[in-house]
Amino acid sequence: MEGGGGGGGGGGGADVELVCKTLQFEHKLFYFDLKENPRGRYLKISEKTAATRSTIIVPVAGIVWFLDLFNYYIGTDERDAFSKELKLDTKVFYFDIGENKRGRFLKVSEASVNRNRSTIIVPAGSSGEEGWEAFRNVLLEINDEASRLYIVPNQQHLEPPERLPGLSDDVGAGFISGHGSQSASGSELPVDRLVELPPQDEVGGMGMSKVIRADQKKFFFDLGSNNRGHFLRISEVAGADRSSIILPLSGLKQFHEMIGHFVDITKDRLEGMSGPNVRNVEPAQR
DNA sequence: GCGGCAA
Repeated sequence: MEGGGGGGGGGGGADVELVCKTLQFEHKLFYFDLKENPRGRYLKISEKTAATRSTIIVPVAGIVWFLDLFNYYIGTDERDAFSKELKLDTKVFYFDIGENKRGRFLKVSEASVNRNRSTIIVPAGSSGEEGWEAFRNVLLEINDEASRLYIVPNQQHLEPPERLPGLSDDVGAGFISGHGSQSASGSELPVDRLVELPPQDEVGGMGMSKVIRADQKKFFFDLGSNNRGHFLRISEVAGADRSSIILPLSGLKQFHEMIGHFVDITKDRLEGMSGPNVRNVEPAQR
């Protein structure tokens, strides 16, 4: 039970709930819990009926993809709607439309290496696709609130860093068409313009710009987000030249560890050779 | 008063 309790006794334990929402539709109750643990943030979506409960875990960077895909199924005529698969990290999410005597539904199932496949089923609703729209709207709210969580309380009025064109394609995973048979005329997935998405590039609103210097260079660190998720941009500025790398936050920890590795193996060079074989010797008297 | 999925 997710309820609102606080933390918890049972399994899983230390994860912090950042945003909790529920959606009741027909006789199902969907729980949306944006949670955080040392490995990062994720959205847990549970479907609960009287008899069953089923949960999928979506990495934060996947929320916008879920938004796009729900919009795709909302906006695509039934006979043109393909099944889709969305790859995120090590997981694959499968989106399929189904229909039975109860009506149409969208089946979203998660396949990950360790766990068994788990599935939630979102009814389209009786008069159109209002179930999917309601679900989509909750995702929108969560995505919105999730991006606000990066704002620090006492924002200083920092100079926004210069904007860089064309960041958006560099971040995030892609999804590919699933097992649809005919690959129709270029009308694949109009992912990027299905709905009013949050600003393409919110860099600068975050109040978290940092700068370091090394030799003659400056490096700017800026958090940003676009429709693919959150990222850290590291820009090197030397004279009039600037270049950047865009690092999805999902890779930040690895990046940190990698830097740490090189700090370790180059430490001796920086601090003067020392170690088991070479030791520092007091400077000769002079 | 639902009920799908998929093991």
